[in-house]
Amino acid sequence: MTQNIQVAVDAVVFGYSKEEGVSILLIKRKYDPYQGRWAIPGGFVLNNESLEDAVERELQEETGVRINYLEQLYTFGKPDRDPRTRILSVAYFGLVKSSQFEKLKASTDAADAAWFNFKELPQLAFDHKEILKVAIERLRGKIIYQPIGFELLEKKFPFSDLEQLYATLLDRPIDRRNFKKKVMSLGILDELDEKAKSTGAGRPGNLFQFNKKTYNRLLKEGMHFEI
Amino acid sequence: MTQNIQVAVDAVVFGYSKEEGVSILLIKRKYDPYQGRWAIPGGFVLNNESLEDAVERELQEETGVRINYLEQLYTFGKPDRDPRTRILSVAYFGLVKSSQFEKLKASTDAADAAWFNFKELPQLAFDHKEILKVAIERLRGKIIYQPIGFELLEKKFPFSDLEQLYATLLDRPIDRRNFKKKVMSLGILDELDEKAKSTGAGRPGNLFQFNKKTYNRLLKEGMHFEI
DNA sequence: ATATTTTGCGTCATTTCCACGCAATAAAAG
DNA sequence: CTTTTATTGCGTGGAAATGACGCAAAATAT
Repeated sequence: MTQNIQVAVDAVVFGYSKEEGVSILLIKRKYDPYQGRWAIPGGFVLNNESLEDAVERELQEETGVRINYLEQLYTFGKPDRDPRTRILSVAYFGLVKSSQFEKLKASTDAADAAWFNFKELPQLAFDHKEILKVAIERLRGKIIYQPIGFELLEKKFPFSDLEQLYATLLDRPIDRRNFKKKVMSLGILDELDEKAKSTGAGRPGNLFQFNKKTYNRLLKEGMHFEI
Repeated sequence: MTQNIQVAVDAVVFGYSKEEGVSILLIKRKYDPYQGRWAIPGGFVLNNESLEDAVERELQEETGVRINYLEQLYTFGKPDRDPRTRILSVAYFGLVKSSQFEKLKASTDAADAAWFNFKELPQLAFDHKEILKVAIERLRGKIIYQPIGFELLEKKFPFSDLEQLYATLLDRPIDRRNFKKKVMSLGILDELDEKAKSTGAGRPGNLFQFNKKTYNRLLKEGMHFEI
C-alpha cells in the first residue's frame, strides 16, 4: 500500500451579535499556496490526536477562540482540492457565544484572523467557499429542529435577541407574538426575574435562559421539536 | 510532517423487501484483524480516486452490488479504531432497490457477503457497530422529510409496500388511510393504470411511481416535505 | 355462495398554524 | 410634566393540518 493522503481538519465557526449579525471566523493565510487569502481555520491532524482535539488545537493556535458547540460537518476529499498534494479535510461546524465574538488572537499559522458577516464573505482559498456553503445550509437547516440557536447567544438573553437571530438565519420576518408562543410552548426556556438593561428606547423585557436539562429530558421522552 | 494516517471508505448499504424487511449488506472478513467477523464493506482509497469512486469500486469488488443512492454519512477518525495502524474511515450511506436485493457475489476481499435484518445484526469488526447505529439513525431521521424511501422500492410499487416500509422504519403502526392522504397530497407520486399482480388474498391495487421531476420542481419552489 | 383480505373513499372532532388587534411599560422628545 | 415612540405582553378567530375511525367495494380462498 503506497497511499499518500494527508488528513486535515477545518472548522467553520459561527458567531452572532445583534449589531453585526451572523458571522464566520476566517484567517488570512501566511504561507503559500493562497498566501494572503482568507481561509477557514484548520490544519493537519497529529498522529495520536482525535479529530475533535485537532480542531480545538488549531482553533486555539490560529485564532485563540474557544468554541461552545462542535459537530462534524462533512468530509471533503476530491483528489485535487489542494494544489500541493492530496489532502482530505474533515470539516467541523462550531458555534461560539457572543461574548467570545470579539476575542481574537493572531499567531503562528495566520497573519490575521477576523469575523466576516456570513452574507459578505471574501474570496477564499482552496474549496473553502464550498465548505462554507455546506456549513451555512447546515446551520439554517438545523436551527428549526434543534435548539442550537442558544449556543450563539449569551447564557441569559432578552427574547428579542433570539427572535432577531432566527429572523436573520431564516432570512424572513418573524411574527414575534407567534414565535414567542411557539418557543415558550416547547418548555425549554426559563423566564428569569431579571430585566435586560435597556438598549435605547422601548420597554425592557425579562431575560431568558435555555434549560438544557429539561431539553434533554424531553428529548429522551421522544418529544419532537420544531420552530 | 510525518503524518501516518491511512484513509478508507466504508459503505452502509440498505436494502428492503416485503418479506425480509429492512436489511444491511455485510461481508465476512477473509483476513486478520477480525478474520471471520462480519463487517461493513469498504477499503482503502486509491491515490487518484474520489471518495465516492472508492465506495463504488469496493462495493463492486466485495459484493457485486450496485447502489442506487449514495450520500456521505460520517467520518470516523479515533486514533485507535484499527488495531494495526491509524485508519480514518469516511463512511457512506447507500440504498439499493429491492430487485438488487438478492444479487450477491463473494470475491477478493470477502469470504462471503450477505444481508442481515437491521434489527438482528451479528457481532461486527472494528467500530462498525457504531457506524451502523449512526446509519440507522440517519435513515430513520431522513425518511420523514426526504423521499428516499422510494430508492428502496422498485420503480413501480403497490402503495402497501410504501406503507409497510414506513411502518417498519418508524417502528410503529401506520393508519393507511391517513398515510395515503398525506403522501398523495405531496403530489410527487403518480398513480399508474397497471394493477399489481396479486400476492395471495385481497384486492390488488394500482401501482405507483415516484415522480422525481415533480419532486425537484417543488423542492426548488421551496416546498417543505414531511411525512 | 360465503368468508377473508386488502383497497379506496369519506367523516368529524381536535389541534396547530398564522394573521392580526391592542393595551401596558419604559425611554426619549417636546 | 406631557406627549411621542419603541418594544413588550397577552389575546382572538378563521383556516388548515392532524389523527381516529366507519364502511363499502373488489378480489381471492374455502
